[in-house]
Amino acid sequence: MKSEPDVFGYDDLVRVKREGWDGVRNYQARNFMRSMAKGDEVIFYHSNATPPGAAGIAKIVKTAEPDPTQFDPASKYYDPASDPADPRWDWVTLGPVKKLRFVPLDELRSMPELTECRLLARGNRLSVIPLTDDEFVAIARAGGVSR
DNA sequence: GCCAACGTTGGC
DNA sequence: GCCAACGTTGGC
Repeated sequence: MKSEPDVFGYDDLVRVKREGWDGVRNYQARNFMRSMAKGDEVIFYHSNATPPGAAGIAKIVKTAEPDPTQFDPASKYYDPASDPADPRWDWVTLGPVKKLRFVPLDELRSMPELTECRLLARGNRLSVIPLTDDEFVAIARAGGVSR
């Protein structure tokens, strides 16, 4: 799951303990969130950063439910087309697991385990991207966490 | 700041 | 249903 560290980085997640992943306004990304189970772990990736890369491991502490920002006219994520009786957008709630030794994008690209990884695919713009178990473990290990 | 990628919108 | 225009993402 990607976040811009200038807006909300892994250290922010550690500080606040849990965070609703608001603002996802892409159906594919939403559907990936809907498929997540409580306790599932994710790589917290810093996008639009210098450098970008994997910053930590987080976990799902609450499964998908409607993202309240879609109904808030003051929110930049407000979606007037979303019907409260049939909400269009969901969020999941994340909690921190373990901060990684930062694994920059360059290093991720050099890892043979990640040659097929959708995160590294050209033109990829999805903010929520599925990883295989092997991909997850490889990134975690590169960040100093083995399991 | 630039640009490629790509999802969405809206005219037809 | 097609497709051009537009907006956003995200690496560089």
